[in-house]
Amino acid sequence: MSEHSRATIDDVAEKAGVSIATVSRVINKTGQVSEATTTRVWDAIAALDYSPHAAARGLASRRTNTIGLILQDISGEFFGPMLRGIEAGTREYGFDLLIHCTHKTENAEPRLSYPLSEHNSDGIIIFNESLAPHEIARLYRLQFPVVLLHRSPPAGLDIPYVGFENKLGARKLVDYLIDERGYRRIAFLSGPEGSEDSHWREKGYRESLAAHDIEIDPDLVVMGGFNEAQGLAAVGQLLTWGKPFEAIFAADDDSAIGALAGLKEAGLRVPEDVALVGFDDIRPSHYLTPPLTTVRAPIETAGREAVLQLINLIQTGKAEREILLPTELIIRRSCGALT
Amino acid sequence: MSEHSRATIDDVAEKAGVSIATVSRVINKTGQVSEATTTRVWDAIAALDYSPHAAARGLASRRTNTIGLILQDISGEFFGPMLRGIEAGTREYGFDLLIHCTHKTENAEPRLSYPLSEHNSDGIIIFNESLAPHEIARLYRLQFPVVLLHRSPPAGLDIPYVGFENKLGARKLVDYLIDERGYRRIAFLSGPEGSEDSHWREKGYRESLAAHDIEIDPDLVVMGGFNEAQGLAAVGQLLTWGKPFEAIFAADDDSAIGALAGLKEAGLRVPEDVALVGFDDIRPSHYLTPPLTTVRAPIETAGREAVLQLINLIQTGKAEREILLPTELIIRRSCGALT
DNA sequence: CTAAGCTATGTAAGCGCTTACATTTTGTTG
DNA sequence: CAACAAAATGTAAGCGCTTACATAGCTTAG
Repeated sequence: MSEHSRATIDDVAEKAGVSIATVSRVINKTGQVSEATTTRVWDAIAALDYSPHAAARGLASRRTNTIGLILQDISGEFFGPMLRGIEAGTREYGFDLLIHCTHKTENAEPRLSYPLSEHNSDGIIIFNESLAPHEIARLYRLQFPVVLLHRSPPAGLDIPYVGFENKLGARKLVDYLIDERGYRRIAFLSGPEGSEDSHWREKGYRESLAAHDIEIDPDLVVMGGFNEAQGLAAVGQLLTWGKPFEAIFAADDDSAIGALAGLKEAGLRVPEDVALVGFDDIRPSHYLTPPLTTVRAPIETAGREAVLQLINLIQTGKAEREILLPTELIIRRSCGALT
Repeated sequence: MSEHSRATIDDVAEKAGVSIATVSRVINKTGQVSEATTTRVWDAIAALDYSPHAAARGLASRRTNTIGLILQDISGEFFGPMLRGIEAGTREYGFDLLIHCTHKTENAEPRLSYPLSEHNSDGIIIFNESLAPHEIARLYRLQFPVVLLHRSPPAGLDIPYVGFENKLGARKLVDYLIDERGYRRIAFLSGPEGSEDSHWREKGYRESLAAHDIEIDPDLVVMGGFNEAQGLAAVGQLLTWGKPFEAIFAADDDSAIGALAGLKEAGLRVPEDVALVGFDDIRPSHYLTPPLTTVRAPIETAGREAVLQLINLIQTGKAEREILLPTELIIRRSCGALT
């Protein structure tokens, strides 16, 4: 941490022979400054390797030009595309992006964990369950701009959110399985406890079964955990219970990949013995043997949309209350289709 | 941007009946404060929903507790694991992470693009070619803590960097292709112009051929661009030129995936007609048909290591000059192995 | 009982900017 | 060329914190 007096605005002002106000005007292009002065200031800036102190600007102007993103965990295939979308949005509007991962470590301090507070940023995007409801409520009370991504607002809070048409996507997928492929005993591999995405996908699954007069067998609904390992384990569990099933609908592709491994391990062929479908259409799904039938979720678009809404909120105070992005059925061989 | 006087430290001080210095002491646990007072202060903080203003703290304490990451682009399979590693490191040491994507848009302003400056963070990690050498030099001049990730320092600058043993990994891979599988005419799909990773992998390739007295055919070295589309195009080019080749070494798995598609399209079987290998071992590689032989690069570890070095640099002023992480040969079917 | 030594707290000077307001130049017009 | 508007620049008051330094109480030893 060797400090050596980085140049400040005062140094620049002195070198250019003007006041700091003028330097500020030149840098921010606010107010009018003669051309000659402008040039002198830029020259001084270059000569001194000057760069404004972000914290000082933020303090003085109460704007940070930064958007915060809160998430709990960087993992899975989901993350990359999502961040790409978010970054694209922030870049487009000239904002910076500050990412904060909330720790799973349980609270030690009385309070004030200020994860990424209402001061570091002009607004924040909250992904999933990364922030406790009471913290969200707090930001809401402060009237701080917030957009939720892939989670709906806690009861009573009128906060915009962006997500997928999960229920409809799942519904179409299971309808297809029943109507076109003729399966009736379809297992469901749920996501982790509390996941909204999983919740709605399961709802779509149940609705479809109900609409086809198929009774739901609770033993066919097991935890897939949105990850490969648990997806694999889930198949083991299904097999152990011995209830017959013709198809598996994994609530996300990661658990579907695990399930595929589990089925192969058990000597079952996909789709001849058991059909398999997932949700999300992450990259590997296309390359599996057999390629995975799934529902494409516009992950990147959702991220971008969240940013757009947030920036609207910051700049105009208004945003769409709810944006649910449509999904698309992707039919591949794993469900028994010829393709 | 509805403002409504968020609580400041003054409000807390008043409510708790103490001075702001005491509040500061309580929050930062610096200096001694009686238990009774501490409690009153925390209560006031809770009652007011107070959260300290990061910019103000930063200004006053000249510490940001934030590590910056500069990259040019969020894309590919590479990005997720890398960020995971970086995040793990920053979290472990209690730092925040600020990500800045440099724009590809060419310079418009005289200077002072202050991308992520020496003020927003206590130190930064520069990925790849995301920052121009003269900007790196500038930070170096300022003695600002910097660690380079997957790029070596510009000439003359003594900046720590973290990368892979690219040359050795490529060398072992090509040696294996020649010694164990008996191929001699091996094509190389390079990465984009200026990529150091690609540069060293190509070097390893050339060394291996030279060591086996195999002449290098310039027509067998084509641009794979580190992405699927260009990988596919590269195969087309190879085929058009008509020079025979028994194997393709793609400088990364993404281009290998493209190459695989290209070969299939041309009616060539892998590995029977042409063997194929990649580099990185990204997730889909395992699921390809046939599974891809490749070199596993510890992407996540590299990210984490970069953070550790940076924090060392920040806290002690010292860090390893160069860390090259070892790679591991992953043999799968695409190279003609039985597995 | 007093000086020394803690502990607990307060005072106030910035940190490096932005910005409202004041002041000085320069240009325009009748 | 006086009179006034517009342009160019300067002055200074904070923004919300941290932190050296100063100041009160209390102990405790002498």
